[in-house]
Amino acid sequence: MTSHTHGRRPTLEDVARRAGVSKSTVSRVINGEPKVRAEVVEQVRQVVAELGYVPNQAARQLVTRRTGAVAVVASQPQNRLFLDPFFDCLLRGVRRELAEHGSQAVLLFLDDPDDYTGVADYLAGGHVDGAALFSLRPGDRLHEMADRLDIPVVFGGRPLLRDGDTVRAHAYVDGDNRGGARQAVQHLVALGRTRIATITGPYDQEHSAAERLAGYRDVLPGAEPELTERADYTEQGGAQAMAALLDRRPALDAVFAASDLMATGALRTLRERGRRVPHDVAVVGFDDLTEITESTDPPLTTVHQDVERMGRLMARLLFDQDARPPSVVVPTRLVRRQSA
Amino acid sequence: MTSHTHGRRPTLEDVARRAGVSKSTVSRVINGEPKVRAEVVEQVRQVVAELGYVPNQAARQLVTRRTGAVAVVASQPQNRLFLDPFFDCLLRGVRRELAEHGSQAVLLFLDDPDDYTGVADYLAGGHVDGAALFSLRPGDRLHEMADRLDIPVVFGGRPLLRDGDTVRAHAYVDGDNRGGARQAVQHLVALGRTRIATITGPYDQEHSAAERLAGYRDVLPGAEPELTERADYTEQGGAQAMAALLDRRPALDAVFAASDLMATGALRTLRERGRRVPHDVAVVGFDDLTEITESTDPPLTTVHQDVERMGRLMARLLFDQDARPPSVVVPTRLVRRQSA
DNA sequence: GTGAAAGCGCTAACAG
DNA sequence: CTGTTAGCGCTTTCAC
Repeated sequence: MTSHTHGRRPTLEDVARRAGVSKSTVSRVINGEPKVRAEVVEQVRQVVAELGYVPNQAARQLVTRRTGAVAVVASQPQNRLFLDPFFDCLLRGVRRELAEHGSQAVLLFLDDPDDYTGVADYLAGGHVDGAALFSLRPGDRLHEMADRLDIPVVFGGRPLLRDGDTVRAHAYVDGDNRGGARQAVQHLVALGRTRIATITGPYDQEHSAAERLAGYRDVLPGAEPELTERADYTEQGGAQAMAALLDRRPALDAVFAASDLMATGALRTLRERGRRVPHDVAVVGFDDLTEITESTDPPLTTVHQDVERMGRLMARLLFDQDARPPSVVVPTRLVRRQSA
Repeated sequence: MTSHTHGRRPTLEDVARRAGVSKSTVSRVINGEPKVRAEVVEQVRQVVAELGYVPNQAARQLVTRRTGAVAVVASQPQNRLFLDPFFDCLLRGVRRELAEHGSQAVLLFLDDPDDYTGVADYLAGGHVDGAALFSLRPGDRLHEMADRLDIPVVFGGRPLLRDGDTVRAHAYVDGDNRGGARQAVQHLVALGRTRIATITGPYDQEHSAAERLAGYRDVLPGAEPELTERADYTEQGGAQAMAALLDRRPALDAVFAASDLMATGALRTLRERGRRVPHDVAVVGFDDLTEITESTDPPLTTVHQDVERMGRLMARLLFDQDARPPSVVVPTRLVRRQSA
């Protein structure tokens, strides 16, 4: 049973008085500094428990300039966000790394433009030691916001800067989109395929989509433009793109879809049109979201990214901003299943 | 272009000196107090902008005892959480209300038991002015945690306390589960149905499930036990329960499913077994998740809850803990579509 | 090892 | 209307 019914929360001083020592000593015990006599430590601990003392973070922050919290900001409607296993996994990585570092992750949403001010003020207000930003919507003002912050910041996914953008370059962690795409296409080539199509993401809006297309072109510099079809990273979009591709080039024998979701859509169209996979058309995806890739028919060959690791790296960059390189690109590897 | 290259962030005092006024005056301007000469306000604002001054929250908190932030804690794996449109909508309500009150919502996850300490420390550490807790997993220690906090706390959904639980009763906001169930069943009765079954949620684990079952029994005190089948709030579970019910009582002519998801499953089973809805069997759900209810075949008659309003109420209770009643039950209403 | 004293940056009476 | 004076609760030199 905890005591002290007089509303006031106990302070360091209360503990000190009751334990018959100075505030400094109590502070030392609280912070686990080694140079305190064991018996004093015991004594203080006892009083702390008795009084139910909890340090006032504001006071502590004021002098240490550390909050013990890090913000994760996502600029997407909350409801659609977690449907994305990619983000889910990334977030888990960030959280795990932060926890090991003794920091708590707090998530902020930037659903609609009205949220902007609140979030910006929160981040600038010294509530957190750093911020991991996920710029998932082309129009968000996350980079602009990051610019004004004087805490460490790191982006998940490389920002797509437009010409004329004046924001400074921020640290980021990203997968090796271009290299991964190359691996995928090279695999298709190695399989002996000669008419290799690609279904791309929205490459004018997302850096990853642009890079994955670049990787395709690296391997197939002379590919016909008719073998490239742009979609939007969704399954539905993938299905439509596949249909368009088939209409234009019925003889194609392979397709590299720039995301697993689009690959799933492509698989559906191929099935509907009676093409056998991989016999008639080989299919490779990107992301390796196991929820998806292992349940497609046939199981999807795809480019794997170590997403949790990417999340952990983001957190680490926050604590070590002087690290160079300030940004990191995480390698990918091809996971071969049955579709190619 | 901002000046002062010497690392230190500008303080109130810097602004005061440069503007030729006292700290108090600057403070007044910052906090928008009315009694300052307009020309001084202008002058101070200018210097604030010049210096890029941002108030130090820790210092402010230390004296005002207010952080401007409220935590929303969810004890469920993050990935499954947002699949639930119910939570999504509730969270939106909480956030909107908080925003109007000048507070920022920060989301904390309690995925696995390891997270417990971090979250508890964060909440107890004075980082937030209050906490909205969603106890979604029977085994979580959210109530125990709430007990130790000295900030206002409110639960989303009424806690199911077990006999012998010693935690004190916390404020909560919940829908009128029992009343809503009654409305649903009464509607079925009014339709002239005489063999009305129910598919329940996990009533030993969730308060809402127990209440919805109670509502069914209120209207049909003499219902045969064979007309009640327990499921788990999922679509799959609803489908199986419907099958079991049909096997036992092929002549049933109506079913009240305690969630829209389960109702959807029931609809599927009914269709597979050749029963026409609502002609042969009338179906009523619960929740009115429009994503679901408007796309079922036929569109689902269900019990509507104003979920966003519930979220807003939660936030309001946080700021007004002396409000009585300390907890509130939000009314429901039947939305009639085609299934009953 | 331990204590005393000096702030961290801000707000809140209280005078003027 | 504005300035002065005290702290808020904690950490951190610096002596002892």
